[in-house]
Amino acid sequence: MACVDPLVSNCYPARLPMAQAPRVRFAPSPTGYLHIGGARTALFNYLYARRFGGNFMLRMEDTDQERSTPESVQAILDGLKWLGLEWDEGPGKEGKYGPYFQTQRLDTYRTHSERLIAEGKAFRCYCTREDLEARRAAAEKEKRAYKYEGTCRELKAPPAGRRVEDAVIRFKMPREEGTVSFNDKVLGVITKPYSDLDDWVMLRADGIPLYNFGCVIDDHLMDITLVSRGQEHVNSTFPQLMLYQALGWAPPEFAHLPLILGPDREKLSKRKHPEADVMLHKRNGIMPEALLNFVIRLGWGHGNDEVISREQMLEWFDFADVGSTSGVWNPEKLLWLNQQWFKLLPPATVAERLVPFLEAKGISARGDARLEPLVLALRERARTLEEMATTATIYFRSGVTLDEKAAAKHLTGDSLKLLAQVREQLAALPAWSTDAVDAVVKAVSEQAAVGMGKVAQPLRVAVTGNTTSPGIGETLMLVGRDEALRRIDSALTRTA
RNA sequence: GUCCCCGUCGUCUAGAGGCCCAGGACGCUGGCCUUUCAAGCCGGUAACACGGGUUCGAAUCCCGUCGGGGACACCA
Repeated sequence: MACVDPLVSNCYPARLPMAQAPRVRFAPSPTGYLHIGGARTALFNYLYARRFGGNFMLRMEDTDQERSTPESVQAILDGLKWLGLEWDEGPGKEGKYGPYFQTQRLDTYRTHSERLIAEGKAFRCYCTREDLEARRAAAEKEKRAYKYEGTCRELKAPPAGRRVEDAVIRFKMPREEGTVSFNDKVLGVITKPYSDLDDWVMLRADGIPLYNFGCVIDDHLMDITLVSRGQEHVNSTFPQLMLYQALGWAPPEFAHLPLILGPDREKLSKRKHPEADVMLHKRNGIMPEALLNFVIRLGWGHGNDEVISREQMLEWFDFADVGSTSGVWNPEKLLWLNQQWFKLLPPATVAERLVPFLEAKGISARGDARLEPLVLALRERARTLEEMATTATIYFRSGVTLDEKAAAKHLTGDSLKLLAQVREQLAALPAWSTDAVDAVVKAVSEQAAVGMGKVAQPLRVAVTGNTTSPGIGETLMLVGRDEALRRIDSALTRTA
């Protein structure tokens, strides 16, 4: 879409983009685990590309020498894969736009920066970090915003004692009056006067680009048609736009996504907010369907729809429906969604995902025929796989620990007599099934002329150790005949 | 401090001038169901930040105030 205000000059995109398949990218910096905000950015880009028949690319912005690590690259790749956000091009999927690691593209950056210097649109700056730091501190002291003064702007040769190799390269911001604008797909037209911008550093002395530079060069060379990233980047798009202009390149479209906030209303950060870690949720037993569902609702909506499948996301998503207000992380809703997905996914799928959680508790249940019925019984009362595994524990171990309070309430006097009767009829059952067990409970309570609870609760406590479990017939089925009878016997003898 | 963005129930949101004395969802809560716990179903609680305009009419448009967040690096 062209800028809505014809009076705004220098506004991008200057003309309607051609009808072409979108090329979008997710460009994280590998300085830690996959961040939940990054995951959402990846999701939006992924959905957009898929929905409109485009291409979703992954690029590693590993130019922070101090913090980038191979482990982080792997962590991000793993996180995206776990979420099912497969990229069409990028690490592991080489294409004609590679390499996809910025540190492997240094020659490209050098070439373009040299060209800009030759054209008088960039210059070498010999100021030392210490110098700059002191100037910045001074500005701060006087409570004014620091802007690079232009010290080396017109230098033709290095000053005494400095060498060309020591210089960083700065972008030469136009000195005349003017403004840059762009029409953001979610925010609308945003404008900034030149006077707010300064001669920013594009390239370090060692040839490693800074964000604003590497990003623009790559996005253009990789034919990116739309850049979607977090709102923390809106201010950096102005210097980037100036670069596109200096290079004579048409900028892509932009869509800046609302931020995800922590409980303290501040941007979700790795430092302060553990929930920012995508894989933490995996470890906690949240499923990717639920996490994606939760995260897409932060900033995007489709009428009153809450539980949304990937197919529906693919059918409905568009940046036009992305809101512009930041959203607060709501763990309760995530948990609710996870349970909704327990009930939507095939039991076999949930069972498969439950296995590792059981294994972590020393239970190897792979291939166990009770897994699916177990999921069916437990999905109504668990919100995470971890929680499900914890309650599933009693169906796999032999014997059970009786909860003191439960036993004191349900395993005494008359209750024990009823339990003995139940035990007898249970043992005589020709076939062990949910219905048969339920029938026994019903028969015993009718014979004794008491409510079913009088019979079911003691039995439940004897078999599970506690007062809560799925339906009594279901519970005994899951425990199994022999084990159930053993537990009842041990409850019976306990107080005898 | 400067610049940028934002401002509907506690939270996520629907809402593109009359359909809204504002709808849905999570949470909380009352009830039903019931052998327990859940789940489910029915009901309740609770919001257009404030002040000015524009208009026959504003949650929706404009201005201001206040509030929140973000950015101000040889991080990304």
